[in-house]
Amino acid sequence: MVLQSSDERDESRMTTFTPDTDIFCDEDMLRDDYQPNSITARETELDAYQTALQPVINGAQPRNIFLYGKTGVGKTAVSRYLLDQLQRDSTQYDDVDLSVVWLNCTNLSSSYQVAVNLVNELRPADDQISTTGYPQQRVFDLLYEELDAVGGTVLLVLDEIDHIGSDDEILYEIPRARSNDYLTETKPGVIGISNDFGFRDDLSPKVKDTLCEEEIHFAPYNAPELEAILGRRAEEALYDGAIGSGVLGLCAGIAAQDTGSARQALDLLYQAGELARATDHDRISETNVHDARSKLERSQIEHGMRELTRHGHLSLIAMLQLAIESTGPFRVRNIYPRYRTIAEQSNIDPLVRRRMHDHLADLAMLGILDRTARNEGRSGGQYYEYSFAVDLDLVTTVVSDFEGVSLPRRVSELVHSLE
DNA sequence: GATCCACAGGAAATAGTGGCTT
DNA sequence: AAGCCACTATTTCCTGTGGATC
Repeated sequence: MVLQSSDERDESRMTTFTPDTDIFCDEDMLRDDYQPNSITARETELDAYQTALQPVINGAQPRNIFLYGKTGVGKTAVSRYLLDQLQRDSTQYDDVDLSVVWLNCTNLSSSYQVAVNLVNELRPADDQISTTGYPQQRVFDLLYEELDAVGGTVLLVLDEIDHIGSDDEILYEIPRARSNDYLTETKPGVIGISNDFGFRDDLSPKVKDTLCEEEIHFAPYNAPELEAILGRRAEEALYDGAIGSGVLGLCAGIAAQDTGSARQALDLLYQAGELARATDHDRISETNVHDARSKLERSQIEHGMRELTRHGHLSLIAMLQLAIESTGPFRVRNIYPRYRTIAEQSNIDPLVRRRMHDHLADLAMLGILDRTARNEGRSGGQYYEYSFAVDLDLVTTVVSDFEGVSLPRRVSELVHSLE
């Protein structure tokens, strides 16, 4: 870590055309996929986790473990850290043969798909099976076959397992595969990682019994913990002196208040650093952090809008058109006809009102629209009112990139005026 | 207190896609 | 080629609801 005095640098800046500002020495350390080699502020969880994994070292049938906690509270990081350790330790014992299989279930909505992906995870890349077509039991059979071929103890880490929803068949099957004689060579263990506490209650009773032998809860980080984590990372990621006073505390404070997620805190610091660099400062200021925050919020919303389906886009444009013409809020009764018109002009078959309203509800859930329930009683009935929760200009900019839809006149006028 | 508005949103049926099996 | 299988997005049908009005 080399530190230039800021005076020296100011001088050099005056004499060169491209002033070189140094904020990051290794910015990768602030990315959320970076795997730290030590864990900060998760001692209790580590202890509990370690105890739960003890049977593996003893060569016994592993316990099933469930981790709960919001995103960015260290579930995955702790798991990686501990399982690496465990694998290293297990090589010391001849009779312990440990394999770990990771599967992120983010885009998997059923047990069937989890099973298929596990099989593919275990198979070589040139011998994958397709994600549809087989009967369910067939896929389970394939899975047992692959598992048994591995032998020893196999820990299946199912990250984001709550995405499979209520279809928890596979969580029931795997733990008992051995007692049902589907497996003879392999002792399987399931480690489920979930963002959603509610997932536990949605599990069918038979799964609860077997799977929830060990439950470890990860609480959101509080501000001091986040600051400790940031401090440790920043030490290596940023140059000394690149952090203005109060910056770490501010990042930690914002993140603690909002989500309690280390990821958010790290993102904030990283973005703030980028902003400082972009404005040729060699020190991150609190203003940078505040700006980073709104920038992150914007880009998250923007991403949400871009990822919508075609009809989501059409619904968004319909809302935008109304919002340009008059001040809201608007109800489905107003939005739907606009939506129909825009769809027809774009040569897309419009959806029925019922379905289109689902898309509006999606928009509200993503934080793009605000939704308020209204009830006007006998004469008016009850309905929802929608209005934009975000800047119209931002929406307009994003909307102008949509392909295959023709924008209403007022909307495209606004697009041009922004350019 | 009964009525009734205007809609929300659940549930089941249907369409359509991609892929396996025989 | 015909019959399955899983899955997603949608349509169709319908029941439920809170509160102003009768």
